[in-house]
Amino acid sequence: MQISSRFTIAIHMLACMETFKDEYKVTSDFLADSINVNPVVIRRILSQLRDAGLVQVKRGTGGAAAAKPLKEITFLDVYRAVECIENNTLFHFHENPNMDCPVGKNIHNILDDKLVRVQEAMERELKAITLEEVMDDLKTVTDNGR
Amino acid sequence: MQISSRFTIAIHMLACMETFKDEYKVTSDFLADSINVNPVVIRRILSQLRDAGLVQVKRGTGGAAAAKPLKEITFLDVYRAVECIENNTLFHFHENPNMDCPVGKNIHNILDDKLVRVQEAMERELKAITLEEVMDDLKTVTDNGR
DNA sequence: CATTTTTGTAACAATTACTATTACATCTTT
DNA sequence: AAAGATGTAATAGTAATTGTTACAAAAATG
Repeated sequence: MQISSRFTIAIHMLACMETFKDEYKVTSDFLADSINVNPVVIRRILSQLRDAGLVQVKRGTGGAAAAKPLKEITFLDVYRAVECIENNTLFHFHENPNMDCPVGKNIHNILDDKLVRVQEAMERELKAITLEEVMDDLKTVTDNGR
Repeated sequence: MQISSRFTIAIHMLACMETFKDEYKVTSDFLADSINVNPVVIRRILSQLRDAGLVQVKRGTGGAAAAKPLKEITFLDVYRAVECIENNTLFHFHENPNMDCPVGKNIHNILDDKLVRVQEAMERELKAITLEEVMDDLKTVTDNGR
């Protein structure tokens, strides 16, 4: 199972907000046009980002913008904001192993710390990447011949 | 989205095969009883593990066993055997960004190598854990007062 | 060789998550 | 009051996961 596109959409949204913040009012329709998804999808993700304190959204007049400097927003922040993983565990465990079997009785405990290690490795890398990096790369490619 | 329970079930299966290989014939019904899922679920995963060269399954007479020493089977081997991730990419990308937008046009390329880094961090950790470690831990807990 | 046990797999259902879409109440400015 | 946005509920379609029944095919055994 893949991680849902909400994650890459959210990053795309933040990159758009930053890129166009001085030129346009960045509304959900504006974002929907760049990302090419339904505006309601944008608004749902916008709400999740707002609840996580990553963006500010203006009601009535409209428009969204990052709530803090992009170098302070990591991929992990975005991931946690939009990806609702049950119990915050990446791996789904089979629920009812047989407690009368020595393997079934102990497998959960034994695997747990190993799977946490894997999840932490992934989250450590997510945390090491900031939205600022994305903006830097974006500026590089848009400056050189588009 | 969580990684499916096929992964932890597969590890449980291999741990069972190794634990009981001398005492019992380890059939799909036997495994289903320890793991507490339907035998057909077991057989499906067994086929995937067989196709990946991780186990050998006897038809007719029945029984499954690891195809190589457990210290040579990593969590990554098992993960790849049972988890069918599209294009081998952990992150699902939104498909049709707007090519007329400077962000939409470049976001995919810019994100790709960053997301690969995350996936590699995860796979590196999966590769560092072997089934032998699971067996060692299992022996430790079953020796000391069960 | 027939029987028995087991694997391999198809078929179907139930559940869940994701994504798209319509509709509309609510908020804020003008 | 009107206009333009957001927030959110409701619904539908699709896909993946898991459970289950059913049965053909394989292999050992008497």
